[in-house]
Amino acid sequence: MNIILNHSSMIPIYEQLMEQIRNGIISGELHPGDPLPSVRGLAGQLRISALTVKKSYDRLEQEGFVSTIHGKGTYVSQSSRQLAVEANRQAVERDFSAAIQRARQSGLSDEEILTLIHILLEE
Amino acid sequence: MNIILNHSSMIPIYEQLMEQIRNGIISGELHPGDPLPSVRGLAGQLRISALTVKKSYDRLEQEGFVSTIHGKGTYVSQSSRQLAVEANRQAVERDFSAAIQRARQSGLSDEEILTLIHILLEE
Amino acid sequence: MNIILNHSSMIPIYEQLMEQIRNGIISGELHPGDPLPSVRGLAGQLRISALTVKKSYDRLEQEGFVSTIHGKGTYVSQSSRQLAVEANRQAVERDFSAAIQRARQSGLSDEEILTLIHILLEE
Amino acid sequence: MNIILNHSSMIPIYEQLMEQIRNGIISGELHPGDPLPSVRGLAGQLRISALTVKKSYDRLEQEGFVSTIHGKGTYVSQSSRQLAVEANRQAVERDFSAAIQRARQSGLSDEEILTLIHILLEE
DNA sequence: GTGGTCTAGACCACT
DNA sequence: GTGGTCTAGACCACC
Repeated sequence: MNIILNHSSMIPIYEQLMEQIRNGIISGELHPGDPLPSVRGLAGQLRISALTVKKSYDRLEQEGFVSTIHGKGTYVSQSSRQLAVEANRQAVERDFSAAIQRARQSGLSDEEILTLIHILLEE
Repeated sequence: MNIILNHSSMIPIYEQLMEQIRNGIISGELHPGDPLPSVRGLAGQLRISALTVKKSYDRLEQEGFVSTIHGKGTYVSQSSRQLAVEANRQAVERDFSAAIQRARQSGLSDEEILTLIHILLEE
Repeated sequence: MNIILNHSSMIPIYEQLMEQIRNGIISGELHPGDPLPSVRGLAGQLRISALTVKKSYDRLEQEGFVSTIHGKGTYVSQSSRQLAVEANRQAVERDFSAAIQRARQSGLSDEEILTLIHILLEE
Repeated sequence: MNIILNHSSMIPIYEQLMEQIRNGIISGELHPGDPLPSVRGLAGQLRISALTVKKSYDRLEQEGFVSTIHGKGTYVSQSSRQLAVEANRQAVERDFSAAIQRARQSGLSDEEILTLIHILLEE
């Protein structure tokens, strides 16, 4: 599982990490039962604080994607794929919804929005 | 010019203010030469700190949308509309671009994306 | 006496006015005994507040360049030319002194400063 | 990096701070990648408000000299030196240009200006 | 009246 | 610990 972080992005590192793990689950790269890298190991590899990795794992656990066994490690949950797909669908929908709202507020018509989308999809 | 702020949003108040003033310029509600409300006046009306309004005006000035005359007030710049339209076009494009990238990373096809957009536009 | 104000300059209007009147005295355009325009007349002509013109005249009087006779008007003082020349010499010296200090702080040598001056003088 | 502030100067504290940091970059005392002092730390050391330091850092970031990473700190940008040298060249040139214009308006000849510069440089 | 700066302190998010 | 935002209020300069 290859993880790439953008330190200058406005998106917090712990969110970037969460999203890439979720995407790994959706794409099938991570299966239910698979172990996640150890907190310290991943922190060392990514050159970030272990607390940041821990924060991501904690949130993923709260959301039901993984579960942590004290003293052993963190593992992908059984129901994770279904959850991940659903979470992603909502995130994507929310993003587009916000973008559409902004576009309309600035005076773009639905037709113009569709034209823009087509152009962007073809790039 | 009617301004609505969302105090519980994660978007800073000064950015919400900036965007609504920019939109006012784009929509033609604010013309070059028009005075903006006084810092203290607007702060009182919106029930926020004068410093927050000032921060918005300062950034808008740095971006070239308005210019301030000490002791007189803040005014919409001559070149503001052109700048605002362009800035907005970029922001909207950036938003859609990011949303499309995220949708693809989570496995959606272009066709599925277009279907989603159509649904969201009709809501 | 032709006065030109720059409203977008960082230099206060009352200072711009003062300097141009002082320069008028130095150049011989204004002689001792000559009347200055009335406060209200000049304010109307320049489209600025009468209080701003009054502030300039007041300061010029404090500095000895003009004297005001209540109910009559403001007149160029007898000793004004000598004062104006001296004030200007100090202002110019202060400006150059500050510019030199800044240039040195940023690492320019005296030689480089002189080269720059020569270039600027020839433009 | 030794910073000296003049609280009675007409130049705002945040501008004095900005200029001294820029000069630190030019002189090579601050290198790309170097961390700036923390906002609160520097504020405490200089006995000024943290907001004032923050304002300086914000503007330096907008101008491209530094970049801030949330929760980590503020760092000197890669392209900072080039920017700083150029910004400074412009500032020095602007200062001298304004001083020369003023000197000429008050009747000094180019020769007299050069004599004055030589005297000031030797002080 | 206007904007320009500064303060002291609060609360939150990120590492 | 770090930066990010916001507040309430002060004092000053300019119009």
